[in-house]
Amino acid sequence: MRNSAGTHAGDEPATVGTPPAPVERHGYVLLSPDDFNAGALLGLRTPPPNILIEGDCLEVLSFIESNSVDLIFADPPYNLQLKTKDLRRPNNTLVDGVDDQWDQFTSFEEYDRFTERWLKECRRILSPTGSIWVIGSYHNIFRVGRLLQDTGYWILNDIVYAKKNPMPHFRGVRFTNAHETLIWAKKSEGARKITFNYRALKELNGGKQMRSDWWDLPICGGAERLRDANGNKLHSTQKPEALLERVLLATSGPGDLVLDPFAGTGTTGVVAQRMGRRWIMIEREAAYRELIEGRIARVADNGACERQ
Amino acid sequence: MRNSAGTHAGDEPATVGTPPAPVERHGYVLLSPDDFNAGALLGLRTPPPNILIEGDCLEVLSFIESNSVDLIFADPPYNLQLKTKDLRRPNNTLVDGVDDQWDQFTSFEEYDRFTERWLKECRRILSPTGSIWVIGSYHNIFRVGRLLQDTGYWILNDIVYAKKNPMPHFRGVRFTNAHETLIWAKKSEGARKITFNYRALKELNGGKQMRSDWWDLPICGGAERLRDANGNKLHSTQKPEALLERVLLATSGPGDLVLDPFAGTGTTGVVAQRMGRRWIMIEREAAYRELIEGRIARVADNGACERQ
DNA sequence: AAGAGTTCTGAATCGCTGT
DNA sequence: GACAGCGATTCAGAACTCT
Repeated sequence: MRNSAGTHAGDEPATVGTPPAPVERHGYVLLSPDDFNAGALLGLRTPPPNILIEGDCLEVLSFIESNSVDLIFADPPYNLQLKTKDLRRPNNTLVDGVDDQWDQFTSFEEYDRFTERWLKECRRILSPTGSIWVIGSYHNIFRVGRLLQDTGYWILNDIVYAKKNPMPHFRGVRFTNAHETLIWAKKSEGARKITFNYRALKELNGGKQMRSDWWDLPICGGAERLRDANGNKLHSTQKPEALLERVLLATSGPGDLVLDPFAGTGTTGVVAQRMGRRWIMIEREAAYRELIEGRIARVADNGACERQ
Repeated sequence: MRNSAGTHAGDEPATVGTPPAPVERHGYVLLSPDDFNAGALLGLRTPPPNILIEGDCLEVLSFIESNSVDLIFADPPYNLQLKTKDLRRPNNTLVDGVDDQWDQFTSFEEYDRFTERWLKECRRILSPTGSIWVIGSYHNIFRVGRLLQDTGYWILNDIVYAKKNPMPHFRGVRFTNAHETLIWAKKSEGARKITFNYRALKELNGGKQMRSDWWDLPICGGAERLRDANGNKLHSTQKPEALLERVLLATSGPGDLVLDPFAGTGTTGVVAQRMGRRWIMIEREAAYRELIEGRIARVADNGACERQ
């Protein structure tokens, strides 16, 4: 489970009271599980470096200070339950479906228990003026939304992420599944002064009248999509940066602290870095963390160039 | 609670074994609670008249034969906690007491109990090749969707329906909420041969398969919207006929039996009547049933004219 | 070099019938 | 219930090949 780079600060045992020197990368630090007891995740209201954390989100979240995070973007497992093993297109080519181990749950009950736990931890660390976004599909979003309500969040909107170029339906037995749903919620019904930059979002659309609850965006592809030398996607569900740009523009400000508990390919941090937000990303898989480090490094380099 | 027209068959006490003669209207019958024990809701597979039923849906549904309904369209209370406006009959008399019955729930738990009960009854009476549609907003749809899954339905799609144009007066604290969500589900995961007119939908969509992300339909307004003499809406959530036309076109065939447990203004039955589907509608409020009777009569008259 | 034509792929709960 | 055979089924965008 340890990052193969083997350069984590946690490789040296942490000493109580004397936090290990963080491993500085391109403007962020790497934390491993051994660092948590050293108070590395306290004092987040004063600007620390950006942080990429190795570990399971449930464990890591428990170490983060209460009320310390301004915005949470969560792209949890969708609990897709693919019943057909081989889905083929009409031309008989095979569809590369999402069958990753991290998306496997034995039942709705197990998925609910997992969801409730991370939602509760996120609610604890969320600032009273902050908000949370969760993205999902019909497979999981109803369970997520119900648990958001039951754990005390207050839903502000549901937003439709309409995919301009979704995969078609190949059997003619359903409608083309062409969208995902984002739920935007605040910490409690009584929470006030939630960060929301309506004007900025309006400008993003070129001043045109926008259906603000319907975001028509392309899926993540082209040069943005991370692929290996053979052209295979490196992550099943990489989100487009344009989606995170809207989220961060709408519901965070410069210098705000943005958390992504299921970082994946790190789109949240990449966009946060570019937009001048501080970020914390949690990712369990070493392979995905390596992708994140590469993306962040490229953004930091480009940023340096742009500032010249 | 009794319809002020006072013409229900149930006004005479039912005699066991000798069903009261149904009150024939324009091609349908009115049933009151006293009729249920007479077996009036059995034998639905052989074409009976269309039926408008007085009563609470939970009570009425329990009398309907299992596996007897081909399609269910449900527009349940949204749990909006709205201030209910005065309800008036076509003759402009005020209907009182609606705010106690309509959309008031004291908690999510109470709403869930209600939802689970009618979903279970609907599932029992649904044909194995049939399907159910439920429409809602972010206030209730996550609870409905989760309970659909937990009661054994299998979700086929979620559909985004453009409810209305964005609100002109925007306070700038949330995104404009301009859509509702429909969930389309079948009776069980293993259900086969679900009625779905893929070709017709594809044709309707300009030759490309119908997508789930945005059904941009005409607003329910103008001549279609039911209003009193002062121009006030007679029902706060009247659904456009175009929406039901698409639903019935997609997931039912001629002669199929369509059920709406929360009939409201009766859009489901009006469209079903026009499209040659048989229908059962349940409505608790006498004032709404009067609206339904007026609409159905107009459709039947138009149909008679067209047939000449 | 520009444009036309071809190939590939994407969060997917994606059949029916007879033996 | 498992399995084989048959048959019906796709859209947009990017990358690539060919002329």
